Amino acid sequence: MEQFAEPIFHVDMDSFFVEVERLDDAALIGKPVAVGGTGRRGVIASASYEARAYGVRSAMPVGEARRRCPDLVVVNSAHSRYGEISRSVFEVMRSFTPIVEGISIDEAFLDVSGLRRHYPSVETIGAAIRSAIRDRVGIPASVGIATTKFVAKLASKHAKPDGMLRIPAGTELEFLHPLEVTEMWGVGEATERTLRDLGVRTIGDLAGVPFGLLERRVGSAAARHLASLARAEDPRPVEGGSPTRSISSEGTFSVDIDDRDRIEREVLRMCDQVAARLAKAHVAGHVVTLKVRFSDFTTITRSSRRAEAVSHTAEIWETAGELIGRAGIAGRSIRLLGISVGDLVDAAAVRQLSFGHERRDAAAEAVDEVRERFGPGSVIPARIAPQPGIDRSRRRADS
DNA sequence: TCTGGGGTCCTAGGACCC
DNA sequence: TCTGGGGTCCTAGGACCC
Repeated sequence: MEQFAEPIFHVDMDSFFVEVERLDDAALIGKPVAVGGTGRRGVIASASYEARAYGVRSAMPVGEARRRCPDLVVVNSAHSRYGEISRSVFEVMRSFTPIVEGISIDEAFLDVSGLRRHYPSVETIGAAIRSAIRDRVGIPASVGIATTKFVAKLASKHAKPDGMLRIPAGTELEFLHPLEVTEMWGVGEATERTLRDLGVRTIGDLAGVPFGLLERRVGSAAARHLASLARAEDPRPVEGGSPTRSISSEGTFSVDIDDRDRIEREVLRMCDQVAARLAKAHVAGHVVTLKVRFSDFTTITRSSRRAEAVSHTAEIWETAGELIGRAGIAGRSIRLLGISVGDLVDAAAVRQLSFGHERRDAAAEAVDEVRERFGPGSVIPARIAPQPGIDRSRRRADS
């Protein structure tokens, strides 16, 4: 049977967090709105198109955003709600095709080859997906349609907001080559600088750079990636999402901290949060990493591989404590701390392999169970729990 | 303006082994 | 005796994405 020439879709929600907030508060519609951190050190996570008109961008400090757009409404981000709406959007997409590859909370690749018999063209499928998301979830989505993932993703970007763009098979280079190289996946600030030194501004320029030269400047993997994409060569199929590789928790303090006890309590709290999420995902991990950002923004990591995978608060904390000792933090002001557990493996497999940990596991499993029923905050380590009668005011100021 | 939080992947150097 | 070559694992840092 004849196939679609452009079976790959990239579906991307338009300013997703803002649109979710507008679902819950219609007063935000039509206004310049941004979702982000509302604390002293907050940055913008998502900006409405009205706000973008003033130059407000994601990752921009909130102070700068307000300076550019004095009427900006900044809404504190509410992550559980975004996850909920995201799941609804993915359900809608899966009602069209089982081949859905989520690449973040608000975008996915779809392979619609199987819909050939049900729709006369890819455009009719794209229109149907867009209106289904609009009707059933209530938010706008843009769709890019192409022969490859890379071109489909760029097409959806150019379709925004609330649009659709198909790049017909055979016209990929016409579409790609005039575009700025910064639009490419994998070209950030550093690579842009390197490429500019080579006289490369557009994707077309990039396609003309000798491979050896490119490889010397950006490294072997990046060079292969860039060279193929600039020629619209991208054989990657749409497939099920890959398993999670790490789970982390980090936080920036509104005021830098340097007190050792406070530092340890914050890290313990993060170990506990990571443990709760590992349990929920039924995984454990071999590598524990501590991340420290000092007041001058220099950032270090210290990590340690454990022969046995860890998953419970006490196990993670045991390693994290050692890492704090190795991080050289004495006397330095810290703005951010983070804990991550990586090299994840299935938790059930770990339990079968490990003997002698039954008692600790039993206690930890009881904790997981209570958390499952009463919420993540229902059980917390004594050291980070509020202590009645002690120093309440300071603790409140800390949080 | 003063820089979030969740991730993924790559590179490079040193340890260690044969 | 004064120096090999390849492979793998671990760690740290950094670029990048949304």
